[in-house]
Amino acid sequence: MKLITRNTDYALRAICYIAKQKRMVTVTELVKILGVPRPFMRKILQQLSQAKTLVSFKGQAGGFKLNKPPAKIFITQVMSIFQGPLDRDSCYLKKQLCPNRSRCVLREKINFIEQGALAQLAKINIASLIEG
Amino acid sequence: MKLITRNTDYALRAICYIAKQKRMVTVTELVKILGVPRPFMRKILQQLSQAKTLVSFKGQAGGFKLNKPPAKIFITQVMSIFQGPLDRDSCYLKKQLCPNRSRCVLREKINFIEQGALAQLAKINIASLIEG
DNA sequence: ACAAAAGATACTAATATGGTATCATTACAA
DNA sequence: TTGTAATGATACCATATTAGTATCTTTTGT
Repeated sequence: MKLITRNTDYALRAICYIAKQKRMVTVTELVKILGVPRPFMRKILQQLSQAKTLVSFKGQAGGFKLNKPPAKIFITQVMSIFQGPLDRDSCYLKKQLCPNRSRCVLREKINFIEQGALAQLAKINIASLIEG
Repeated sequence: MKLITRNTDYALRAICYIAKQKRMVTVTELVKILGVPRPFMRKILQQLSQAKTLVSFKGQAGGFKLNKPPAKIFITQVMSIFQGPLDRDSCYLKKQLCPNRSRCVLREKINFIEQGALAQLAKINIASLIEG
């Protein structure tokens, strides 16, 4: 069972690194630190800046910085960038008209647990990951 | 974010139906009830009987029955049949020697939440799904 | 013997995820 | 003003997982 995907994982680690540096960081630097293939790292960083989590600067001496303080970046935000909306309903028989969708006990219980996990994830911010 | 997969979902619904009937049930019957393609349903049931969750009877008047009382079938058991081992470690940089695996705060927090969700799932049995 | 059931197994299709390649744009600096 | 080092955008390919199909064999009651 995996709550976060590999993309998300890389993204979070990149963000943490940038947060620690407190300065502009280039792809080249991140690639060295994380050992991720360069084009892949670039794609991830681009997605992060499109999502306004990072800001990018082109040209020589360019790179990436955080767009918000680490305490305001939560890992659910990053997850939803790479894994799509997180809170979608988890009924797999929807397409074929699930017999009793409104009072399906299974669905109800699973959703409850999912929402619980999500709520916990929503509390974790980057600041809490880099302290200490 | 999906905790259970489609296979698992079908399997659980099939088990619930069989549990309610308290008698032998054929694939044909389940296919009608759940609207799942027949060969797919068969495969799922076969996996369930290989895993000793169901018992199967060949020949005319054959079919499937539960192998244990509904209170002793937990949804994590079914999940692991279709989704593999659930409690594997969720570090995605393992392959490339994650810099500080032993004290990675991210991994620690995610694992904690995953284990929590898993513990909740492990409490849900078929009996609790079919009552009422 | 026949028909109706499951067993076994191999294959195909669809989707999600992970990863690559390439060209365009920007901006600093010699 | 031109070269170089950075990101932007986009399209593509590879792999793994999940979902679904097809086919043949075995068993068993009638």
